[in-house]
Order: sequence, then structure tokens, then C-alpha cells
Amino acid sequence: MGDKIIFHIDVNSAFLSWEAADRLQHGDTLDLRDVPSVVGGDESKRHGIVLAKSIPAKKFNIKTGESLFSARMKCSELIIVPPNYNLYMRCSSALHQMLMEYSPYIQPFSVDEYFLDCTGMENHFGSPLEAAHKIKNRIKKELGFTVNIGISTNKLLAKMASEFEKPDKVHTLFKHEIPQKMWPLPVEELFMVGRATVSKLHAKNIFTIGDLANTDPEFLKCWLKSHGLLIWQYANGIDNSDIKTSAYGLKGIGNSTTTAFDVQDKKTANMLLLSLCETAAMRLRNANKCCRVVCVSLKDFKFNSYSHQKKLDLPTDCTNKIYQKACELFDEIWDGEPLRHMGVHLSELCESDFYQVSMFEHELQKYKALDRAIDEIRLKYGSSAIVRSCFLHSGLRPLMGCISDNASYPLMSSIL
DNA sequence: TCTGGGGTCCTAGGACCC
DNA sequence: TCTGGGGTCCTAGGACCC
Repeated sequence: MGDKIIFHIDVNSAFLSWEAADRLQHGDTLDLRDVPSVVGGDESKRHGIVLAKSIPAKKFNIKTGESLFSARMKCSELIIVPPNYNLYMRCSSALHQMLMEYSPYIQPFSVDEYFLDCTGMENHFGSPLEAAHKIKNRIKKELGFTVNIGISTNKLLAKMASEFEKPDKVHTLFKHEIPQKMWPLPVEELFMVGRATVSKLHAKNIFTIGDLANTDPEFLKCWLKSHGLLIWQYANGIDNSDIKTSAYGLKGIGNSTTTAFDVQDKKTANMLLLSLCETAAMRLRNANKCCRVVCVSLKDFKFNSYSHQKKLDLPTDCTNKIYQKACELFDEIWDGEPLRHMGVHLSELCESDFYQVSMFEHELQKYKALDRAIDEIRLKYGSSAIVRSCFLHSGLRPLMGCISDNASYPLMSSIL
């Protein structure tokens, strides 16, 4: 059996490219990609970090993840645009649609990354390099943004290849190219080597991917457990994972927010929890799932974070049930310190049609009917069409988080 | 440095049972 | 009950990714 051919397609500065393409489509004359610009949160609130940056912004040494405050210090004329998650979803799915024309073996890896199994496509689209250039150029022409494509025989190497020179490039990283193309790179550029691991590796004089590749795997395994073995395999280009096609199993749904102000009282906290639960539960129902575990996470004004989770007696997709449990969890852990961040996370999901509702839970049936009715109205008339009355004069948002609200946006196909 | 929000997976420790 | 070892479940926290 011969080697596979795997492509990794990565949108260059995705959020920023998509914003730029969208603005040009709508008649703007300025291309954000040509000036120092970033996509980021609200400078005046506390959501302020850089989510994506233009290449000119990069020249000012602005980094993804840094605060908008410090980004602005580096470049006073920096343009900051707020994120538009609905736009990103539409761009992502337009890309998905196009890529599916080339191979049915496709794995969405994140909103702006796809793996494609292109084994045996030579008859249709030419050599892997030719095919990748065709795909890349077509995306640019028809969708209005650029991508990098990495080509190799497994996902890890394809992904590493797509990280090479950007933007708008195709790179290969086959096995025999590893010593020249990958081993000289700093070890922190290896997939799965993050901040915590890199400082440990440096302490043992491991500075490049090559250094890691040539370290004794037994030693790494004893020292860093399974993660040690994993990064050694990656450093040597070893990855046997499959392309996970179709609807891969969702493991959990979370919804969290940094509040614009410190939360000091239980009443406000409960309303925020309700808002978070509404969105999370709606997404759960949309996925036709129920959850067995509810988790509440908190971060106080000193940035200490802590969480508390509990199993439910029965799986549920009901907003009120989830909210009740979230309040209970909150009461059990909140120490009264002012809070700056709150989150709700639902896990241990199961199929909702699998799960039989106990016929004795009359109250639950009522809630389910209510959830169904509310979901339908929000789908039809937009998410703000129906709002719990307690939010009316609260100054708080009744639905926290990014939920898609198709009513207020035109379809992708009409824009791009 | 004034520090988001969505995920996944792993590990360690305690409870509980045999 | 001056008391071992192993399995499983549960929870909290931390690592990583984008």
C-alpha cells in the first residue's frame, strides 16, 4: 500500500482576511490587509486582545493574543475592528463547500483549517503540487482570501508544512525533507509544544525540533508522560491518525464571558448564568444532544480561576434544568470575591432521541415544550425576538455568546 | 502586558467497593 | 479495624490547540 497524500489548508490571518474581503465586497475601498490592522474585542470593555493581525501590523511586532492596549502602544494609527463570528462561520462553510469538490475525505480542524485526503487524485487534478496550486488560486479568485496549503503523507507533516512561509503559498514536507525543513526550527514551532513544555525542554538543552527528535523517547516518556512520547513522534514526523470525516463527535459545549464590570452580587451572577445557559442549551438542542454534566467556572478580579462540576441524575437539554444546576454549583463555590469572568460548560453528551424522558416528570415536559417554542421563534424572527423579562431593564445581554442569527445576515452565496 | 472564547485530552487524588 | 491492593468513578486543574 502506497503513502497517502494529505493536504492541510490554512486561511492566512483568517479573521482579518475575512473582514477585509467582506468590506471590499460591501464597497469599502480600503483593504485592511494593506494597513496595520487587527481584529480584536472592545477596547473600552475587558475583552481586549488581538485575535488576528494584518502583515503590516505584524511589522510593528504586534502579536496575536496581546492586549489591544499594548498593540495600540506599538502603533498609534492601528485600525481595530470588532470580531464578527457569523461572517467567519459563513466564510468557513463556503471554503468547506469548495474543498469538498476535490475530495470527500475532509476534516474540518478549526474554523479556518481543513485536512483533505487527496490520495489518488492525480487523474483528476494533476500532481499534488499542481492540484494544491489550483485549489489555492481558485479560493483566492472566487472567495477573495488567500490560504497556505501544506502537502505531505500525514496530517502532522501537512500541518507543519502549511506553517512555512506565508501568505498564499504551497509547501511540501515529505519524510525525506524533515531533516532539512523541520529539524532546524525552534522546538516551540512544533505542533503540541506550548509555553509550559518549551520551558521544560529548554532546561534540558532541547532547543530545536531536531534536538527533540534525537532525544531518547524512553526518557521523554518517563519525564513528560504520554505527552513526551507524542511530541517525540511529531518531531520525527510520525502520525498515523486518520482524517476524521463526517460529523465528528462533539464532546462538550461551553459558553463563557468576561464581564464589562466586576460581578459582586448573587442576583447579577444568576442572571449572567441564565444568559450563558440559554445559549449553551440552545446549541445543545441544535446538535440534538443532551448533557449529563454541568460545570460552572469563575475567574475573580485577581484572575484566580476555579470551577465546579456535577453529574445530573438524568441527561437533559432543558434550559431550566441546566440553569438550576448551574445556580446550585455557583452557590457551592463562590467565595464572594468580585468576579470578572463566568462560564458554563456542558459535557458527557448523549443523543437526545436515545434518551427517554421519564413520563412522570410532568414539569420537565412543560419545560421541553417551552424550549422548543422559544427556539422556533428565535430561528424564525432572530435571537432577540424573545427575551426573558428579568433582562429587560438589567443592562445585561439576555443571550451571551456567539450564536448564529441567520435572520440578520444575507447568505454567504450572495456576498462572495 | 492588563490578560477572549471555543474546544480536546491527560493526570492526580479521593471516595468507594471488593 | 493499628488496615493491603486493585479497580472504577468522580472531580479539579492544567496542558495543548485555534
